[in-house]
Amino acid sequence: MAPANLASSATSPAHATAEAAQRILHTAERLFAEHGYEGVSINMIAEQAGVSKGNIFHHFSSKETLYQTVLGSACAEARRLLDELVNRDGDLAERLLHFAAAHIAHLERHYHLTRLVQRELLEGGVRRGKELAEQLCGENFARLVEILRNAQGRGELRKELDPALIAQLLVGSNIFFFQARNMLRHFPDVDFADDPLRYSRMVVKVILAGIVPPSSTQGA
Amino acid sequence: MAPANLASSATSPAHATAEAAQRILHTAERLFAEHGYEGVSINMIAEQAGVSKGNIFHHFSSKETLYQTVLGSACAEARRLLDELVNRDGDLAERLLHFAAAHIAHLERHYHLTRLVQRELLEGGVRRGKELAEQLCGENFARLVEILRNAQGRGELRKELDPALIAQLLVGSNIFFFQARNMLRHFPDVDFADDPLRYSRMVVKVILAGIVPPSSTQGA
DNA sequence: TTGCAAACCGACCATCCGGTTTGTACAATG
DNA sequence: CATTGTACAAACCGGATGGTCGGTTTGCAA
Repeated sequence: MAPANLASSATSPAHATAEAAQRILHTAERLFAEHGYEGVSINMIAEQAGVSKGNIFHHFSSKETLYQTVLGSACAEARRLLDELVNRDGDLAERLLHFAAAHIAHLERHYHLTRLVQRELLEGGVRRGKELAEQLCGENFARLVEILRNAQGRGELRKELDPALIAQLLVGSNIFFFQARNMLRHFPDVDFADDPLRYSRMVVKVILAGIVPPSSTQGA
Repeated sequence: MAPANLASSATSPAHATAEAAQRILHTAERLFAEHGYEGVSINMIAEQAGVSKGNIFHHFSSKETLYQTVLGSACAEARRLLDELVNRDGDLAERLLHFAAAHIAHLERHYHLTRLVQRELLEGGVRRGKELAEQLCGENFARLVEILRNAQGRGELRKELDPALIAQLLVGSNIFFFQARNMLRHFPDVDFADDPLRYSRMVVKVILAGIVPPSSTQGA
């Protein structure tokens, strides 16, 4: 109903046409993240985006195409945002603490995307977005592994540990935090459910004290 | 079509009537775990369970009720199976290694239930099963936290660490393993995707070496 | 044998699904 | 002015959905 005050104004009428498409994309991203592919109908998207159903099919050839577009644009944004995470210097402890903090902050800020990717991992089914997610995660995972391997070469990480496993532990503990967050809130023993940064820092500290060989400088 | 050779035999004819309901339940559990609530139709369940659609509504008043029943019975089974996990003695390292190994083995053996619970965590939505999952997880989580707290009292776990956080790290790393498993398989750096036990043992070792205070006996 | 309730089936219903078609408002182009 | 192309809405389509119903079979008790 409301004409939606997005980035376009009256100055560039050509862009105004794409505005509806943007609104559809944003609405679809939110709904798909919340209810999954099968749990969202075109009617639902049309209603909440304030456009007609036919208009959705005018901009996107099918529901599947719309979903792919959502996933693609979300992944593109994530890739952009994650680029800066890895380029840091300092010792291993500093770098990992920085990475984990930035990573978990990113997950929280873009929780629609986070949920979308988690869904793709779970389903793993016929929908092709799986490979998008794999590609997205794979890039950053490989970069993280490289950092760890380099650290291992410099003696900052125990020789007998698998860098990939440490990377999985780091990333996984962050991702799982958001998966379990709503549940953790109800557990009387848990008081970190509302402070992802603190959680992430503590996890890295735990991992670090195990990773850093006893001969090293014992950061924490 | 096949009359399904479940626990009931000709000795107790009264049970034979419930056999179809059991078959419906099992089929529904598998399908819901694989495709989610919205991704499964009553027709699909009826077809694969070898009963008529009407018969499903004869045994379960609605699709929602069927889903709830599936979740409830699955959780009951999980609770039964997890009971033995915690009652162990030995030092902290032994107990955690045992717990993590048994836990991840359990997750793999009952991956239908695992996926069902992961789904509930993700959706968190209107469906009530969320609280079932929370209750199920909560019990075992609390027991694990207690073990850690006791170990902390005996000086086996650093004083400044939050037992709940360690518990979350232990459980989460196992659960996340299965979530990321299919993706990890495609990562060239990863070679533990097909060996959950080895993965779990390595994770616990990493965590332990950080958990055990330097004054202690340095298990690994 | 009869009576009766539970188990079961298959046709049926209203509704909603993804997708298509039709028609209109409008801006740009000649 | 006529034409063309695009953005859009609304009515519409066949098919699938969750759910209902009437009727038939089955098993047990009187």
